Amino acid sequence: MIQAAKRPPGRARSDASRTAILNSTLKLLESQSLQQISIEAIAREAGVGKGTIYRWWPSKAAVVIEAFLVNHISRVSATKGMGPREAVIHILRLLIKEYAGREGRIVAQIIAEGQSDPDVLREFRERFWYGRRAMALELVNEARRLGEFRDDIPADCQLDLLFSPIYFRLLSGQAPLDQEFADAHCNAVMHLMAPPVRQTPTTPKSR
Amino acid sequence: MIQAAKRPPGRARSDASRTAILNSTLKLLESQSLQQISIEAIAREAGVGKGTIYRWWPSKAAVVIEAFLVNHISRVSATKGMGPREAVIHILRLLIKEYAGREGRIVAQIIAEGQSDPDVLREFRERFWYGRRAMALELVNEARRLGEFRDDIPADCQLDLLFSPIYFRLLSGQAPLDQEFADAHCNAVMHLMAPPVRQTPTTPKSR
Amino acid sequence: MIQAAKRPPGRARSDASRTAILNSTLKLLESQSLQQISIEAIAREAGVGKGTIYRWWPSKAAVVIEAFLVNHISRVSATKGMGPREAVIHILRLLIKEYAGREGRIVAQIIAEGQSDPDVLREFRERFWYGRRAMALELVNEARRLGEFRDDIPADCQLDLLFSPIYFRLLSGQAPLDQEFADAHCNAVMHLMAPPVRQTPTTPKSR
Amino acid sequence: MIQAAKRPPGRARSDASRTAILNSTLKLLESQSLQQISIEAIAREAGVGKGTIYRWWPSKAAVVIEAFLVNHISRVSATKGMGPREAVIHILRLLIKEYAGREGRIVAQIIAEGQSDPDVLREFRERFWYGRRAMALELVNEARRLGEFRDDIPADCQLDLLFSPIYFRLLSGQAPLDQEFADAHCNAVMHLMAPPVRQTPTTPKSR
DNA sequence: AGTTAATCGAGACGGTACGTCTAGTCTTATT
DNA sequence: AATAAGACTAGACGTACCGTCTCGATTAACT
Repeated sequence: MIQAAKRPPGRARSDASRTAILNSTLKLLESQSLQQISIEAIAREAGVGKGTIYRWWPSKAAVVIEAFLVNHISRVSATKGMGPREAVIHILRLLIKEYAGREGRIVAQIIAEGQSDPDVLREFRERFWYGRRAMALELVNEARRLGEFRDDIPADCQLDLLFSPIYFRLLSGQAPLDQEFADAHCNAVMHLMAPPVRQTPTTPKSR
Repeated sequence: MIQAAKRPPGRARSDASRTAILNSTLKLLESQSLQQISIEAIAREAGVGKGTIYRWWPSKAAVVIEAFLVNHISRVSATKGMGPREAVIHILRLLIKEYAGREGRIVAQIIAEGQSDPDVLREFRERFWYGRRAMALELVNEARRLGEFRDDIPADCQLDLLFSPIYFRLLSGQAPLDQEFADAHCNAVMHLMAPPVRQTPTTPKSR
Repeated sequence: MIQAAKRPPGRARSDASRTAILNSTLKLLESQSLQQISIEAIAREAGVGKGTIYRWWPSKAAVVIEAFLVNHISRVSATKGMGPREAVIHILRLLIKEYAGREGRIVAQIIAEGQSDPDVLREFRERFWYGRRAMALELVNEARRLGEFRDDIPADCQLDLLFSPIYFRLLSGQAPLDQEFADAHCNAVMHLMAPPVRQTPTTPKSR
Repeated sequence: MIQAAKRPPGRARSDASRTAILNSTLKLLESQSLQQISIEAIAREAGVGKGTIYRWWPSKAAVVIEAFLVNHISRVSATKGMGPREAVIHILRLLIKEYAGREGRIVAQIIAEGQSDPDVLREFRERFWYGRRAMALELVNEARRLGEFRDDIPADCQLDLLFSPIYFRLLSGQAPLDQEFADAHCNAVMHLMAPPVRQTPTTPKSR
């Protein structure tokens, strides 16, 4: 007979506390950077003992990652019915819009925190980027199969070129992640990703 | 006779202290992140009063920026004699190599710190990025004039596509800034930036 | 018919737990002060839930008092066959020897704890001192009746003088409770307690 | 030439803080025990950073000792003009009265704290008891020289017998340090310390 | 045999204080 | 004036316990 997972002894974890901590963290992030926030402040805001935070998360960044992911579920939304080219464009535009606001600030804070704590960066990669990247990669591969994207460069590089400029804007503060940027960037990558014109057999391509 | 600018009264600024502060900062950065470093630690290491640091720099990030720039002068090196296309490749490879080491860690720390202090980001842009970007932009424009780079997308976007993936690797920890990446990235952007083959009017484009 | 005390329903108190708690407490007291010991540590050491301690004792000092008394029963031993004077000496020497070791440390800890918790002091008086004092008082009174002790000062004061110096050494750390002290103290009080030399009936006692 | 003690560099210690800390400590001690008081509470009450307390005192007990001693100077008062016997009585009565109030509570707290921190006890002995004991010992010796106190027992023991009962009452809570006790105790020790009547039938004792 | 009720272990909970560290400011004597 | 030194208030760090609570599991007596 199949043994059901037994609950460990002792009082069960309080879901109310967990939720309060995550919510308070997001609330505090609206007005300050992750670095400025203290665990004490989170505990105070959530009406929770500090120990409860330390018991379940290794760092405040881990709390933020979880808070971010919880509020992020199923935002990626549907791209069905679109061709892969359109789907990629759709995703890029969505990401730019998303990163222009609160979510972008949070992602930036997490990456920043990750520069002095490798665990943070690793966890964020595993819990956020891996899935997204895999999904995007699939679209790119599909587009290559259909001849919508050129396939004379590795798909990996294509992915980097599609998404990196968005992260650079997010983090460098060079220029805003606005509509204008979305248009320019999408237009540019669509031109670039398009397969080069088929050469007539008579004109050999130079280089 | 022309009056030389009069030195203000009082003891002059100690250059020994300034140098000691900048050097100690770089030394500390070798073993810890900018966030972990405290101004007290810098003062201690430099044998300097805390007040001396606060008097001349607004934040530890500002110290790091200055320390970084001082040790960075004229590293960019020569590209003369190269065509703009080669020059761009050269610069990309150089940057990747540079960012793979200590310099990259420092740049990453500064960007991270900038996520919670806009002044830091602004100062880094103005004192580091603007000049480099202008130089790179010139090369790109030259390449476009010579037909080595396509000109159907804005030069700005081209710049972003050339450099952003490097920064993404630097900051995301997805993958290392190694030789393999340098090859792949340079190869990819060269393919992408090359002008599309001229269509002969008689051959209609497929798809 | 007389109704026997009815046991209330529900699971009976675990004597194994009670014993484990008392023993663990004594064990911990061997290496640290009562103040340093935490209830958590006692529970951990005894393999017992914290609640079980709180259910049966109001404070850790109460646990210590009980642990001390349990291990103390019938140590006072026999003085039968001795005259009251010898019995008093015997008791003093015994007490000094006892307080020189583990027992002394524990008594000192309890008194110390009692300085910030009157209940502790009260309980210790009632459960430990009252009985001992009554017994000692009886001996003193017997000694007075037999003319072995002077009776020109109250018996109470005599008791204080007999025992206080021992407690002062125990608590003040001025000097150790060693054999030398035992000899000196016993000798001194025997001299002092002895009735003053009988005056010849013709000379009326002055003062 | 005699070299004056050079002040070390840096900002001088703030006497205002020192005073505030000592006063706040005494104030807090009026309503709670030393054990209940936290260093945080002292700092809060004194409007002082915690570090300032830790910088100058090793423990809260050390603060209390200093606060106690500062407020204690020259309380011992004059016994000049009295014979040693009267002086001893005077001191005993004074001590009982003193220990019946706030001072007594503080001394008790310090002794209690000392049971788990030998340094505390040692410091209290050195800074408080040694001087007092030396002074009292001198009086006793003088009394012995003058024949007011018996000299058939060691002076040390006499001292113990004079003072220990006061400390026992202070710490045991057996009975209060009231006027009645003062009378009884002083009367008793005066009887006991008086030299025993000379038993040569021919020489009547002259006081 | 089933019900009821108090016990037990475990351990999570909101709090408080610990002793350390740093922030950024201020004071002091020196240069 | 600027400097090195270092004290100052303020407050966060991560840990340890406090005393309370909530669990599921035992353990007796009482139906």
